[in-house]
Amino acid sequence: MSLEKYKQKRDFSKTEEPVGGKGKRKTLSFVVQRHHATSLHYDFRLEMEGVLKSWAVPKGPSLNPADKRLAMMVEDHPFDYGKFEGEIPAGNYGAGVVSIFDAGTYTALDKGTENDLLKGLHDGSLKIKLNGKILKGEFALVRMKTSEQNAWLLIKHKDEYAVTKKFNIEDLVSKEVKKKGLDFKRKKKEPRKPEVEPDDALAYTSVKTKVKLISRNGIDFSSRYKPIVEALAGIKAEAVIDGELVIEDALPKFYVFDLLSLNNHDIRDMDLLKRKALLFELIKKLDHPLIIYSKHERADKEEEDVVQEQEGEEIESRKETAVMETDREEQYGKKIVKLTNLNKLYWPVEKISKGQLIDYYKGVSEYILPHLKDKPLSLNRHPNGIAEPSFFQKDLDREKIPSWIKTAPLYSDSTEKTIDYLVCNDEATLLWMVNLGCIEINPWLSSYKKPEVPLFAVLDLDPHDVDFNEVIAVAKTAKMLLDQMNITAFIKTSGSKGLHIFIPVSPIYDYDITKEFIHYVGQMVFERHPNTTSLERSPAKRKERIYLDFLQNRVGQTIAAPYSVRPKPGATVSAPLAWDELKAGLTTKGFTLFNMGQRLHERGDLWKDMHLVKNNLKKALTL
DNA sequence: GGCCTCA
DNA sequence: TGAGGCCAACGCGCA
DNA sequence: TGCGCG
Ligand SMILES: [Mn+2]
Ligand SMILES: [Mn+2]
Repeated sequence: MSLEKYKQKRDFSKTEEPVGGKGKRKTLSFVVQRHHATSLHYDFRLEMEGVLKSWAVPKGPSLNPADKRLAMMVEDHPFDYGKFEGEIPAGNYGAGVVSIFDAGTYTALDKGTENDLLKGLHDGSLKIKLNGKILKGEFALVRMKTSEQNAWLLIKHKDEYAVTKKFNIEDLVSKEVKKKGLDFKRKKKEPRKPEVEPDDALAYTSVKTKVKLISRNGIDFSSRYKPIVEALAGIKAEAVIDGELVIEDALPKFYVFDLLSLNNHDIRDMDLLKRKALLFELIKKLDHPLIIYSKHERADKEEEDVVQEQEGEEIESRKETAVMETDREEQYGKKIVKLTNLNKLYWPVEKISKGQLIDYYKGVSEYILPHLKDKPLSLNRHPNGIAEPSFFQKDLDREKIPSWIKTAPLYSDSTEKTIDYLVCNDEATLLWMVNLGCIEINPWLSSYKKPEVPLFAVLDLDPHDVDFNEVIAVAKTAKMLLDQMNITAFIKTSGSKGLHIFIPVSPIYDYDITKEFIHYVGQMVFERHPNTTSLERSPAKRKERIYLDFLQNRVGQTIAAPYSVRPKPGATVSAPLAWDELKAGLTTKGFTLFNMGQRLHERGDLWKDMHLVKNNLKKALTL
């Protein structure tokens, strides 16, 4: 390996890292640099052939032979890089702060020559003896037998320099060095804030959304205590942490003493000790100087707790976590569905778990599946529940999903590529997609076999701050008009705020026809409710009106399936209705994941005859 | 949620 | 190993 | 010529 890669990654007019430089012959040197970049790691470098063979060691080297430290081999660095310390400016490769942790000379074990070292490098096994200030004695670097070619392990041999105690390299780093790294990361963002009064606060962390810091009386401290918010962003879990904000040495600090929620599990009922054990784990993992775990309950003056192992608590807390992360497997013939994180709360307020969602879909699968048959699906995935952001997915990678999953390749003109849409024709697939975080099920209105031929025309009633009784009145008007045209239509709640009217049609139209038909029906409805409905697309022009959305009738558009749960408060369901249920008292909130089973039992499947009906729109228009 | 990439 | 990124996109009315 | 929309 030459230095080509090294030079290619850097712009030497912008970084002070060395361009080159050759090693001298006599002895070989090594250096370990602490590199506080996007993620803190240590770079382990050995001089060979006049350059520095380099490994990035995420957790840094250890003097404890029990530790196997992952070391990812990276490009060779010039010899002079071993002397480099300082800042790599933002925007450059490896931006952050570099400091030399240790340096010295090294030799190959068994009086090997440099050639032996090169052979060892090639063969994936290096045995060396370091002679540094901190790192002394024998080490082995062994290439892992994984598919990842660059993964090595750095292991201390047992010798007089080895330690048996837990070895944490960061304990050997001076405060000043650590601070420099943190300051660099912080610098770009925001200027220092003046000192403020200490205050109690709750911190809300999350996997994807911003950390929130709210005072006891509801004031948002997030901008006032930005460094704390940024520090807490390192907590890669949903958590509600109780603590106290103070200013010390002109630095804001957050002393934390209780954990109220973790991974969307409300744990306030849990033992205080267990909660504290979980909090301790969380804060230890975060390992941030501004966030300090406090053993005590609200104390006036907390003394900093040295991180110490409390074995009993450790085990306890792990057990607790294990209880919260249950997995299960379902088998349908040869199809095996892995269901994960079943106790995760998808509705944190209502405390409804992913497992309950999956159970609901199992219960209604025989009713929902006929409506999904052969329809391409757009996935709206909420892997962290309804309170966290979701993302959409259409294209599935056949390589990365079980082979029994059915997909339909459909060509997209706009992106000029083929998209493998999910098709859900059985319960196994339904549970598989729900497990991926699909709270709602969104099928097309046409089959993948004839994507341009809609099987339904849909009138979507979208109320914007309109009394639901008016929505009911509008739906009844639509029903009356459709009756006059001899059209058989079906109705359901959207599961959100509105109603969906579905008109199954003969498979002989294109979307322009169904769209224009619904547009026409919409216009007639509008004539009868000119003050409460609107056909305008611009939301500004339909304030406090019911939007008669006919534009849903287009290729690629989706609408929530009947019996689909919606990612909304209360775990509401899009519920098929009988037309005579359209009367005062009806609400969309009344149908939830909890009562649909009972309703199906009492009323049966109100949409079961949907596929027997094939309306003729042309005939209807002539009536 | 799961997979890939990068250090 | 561990963190971060990625995972959609129709076409039409309007400024 | 681009943005917003569901
Ligand atoms: Mn580095
Ligand atoms: Mn709607």
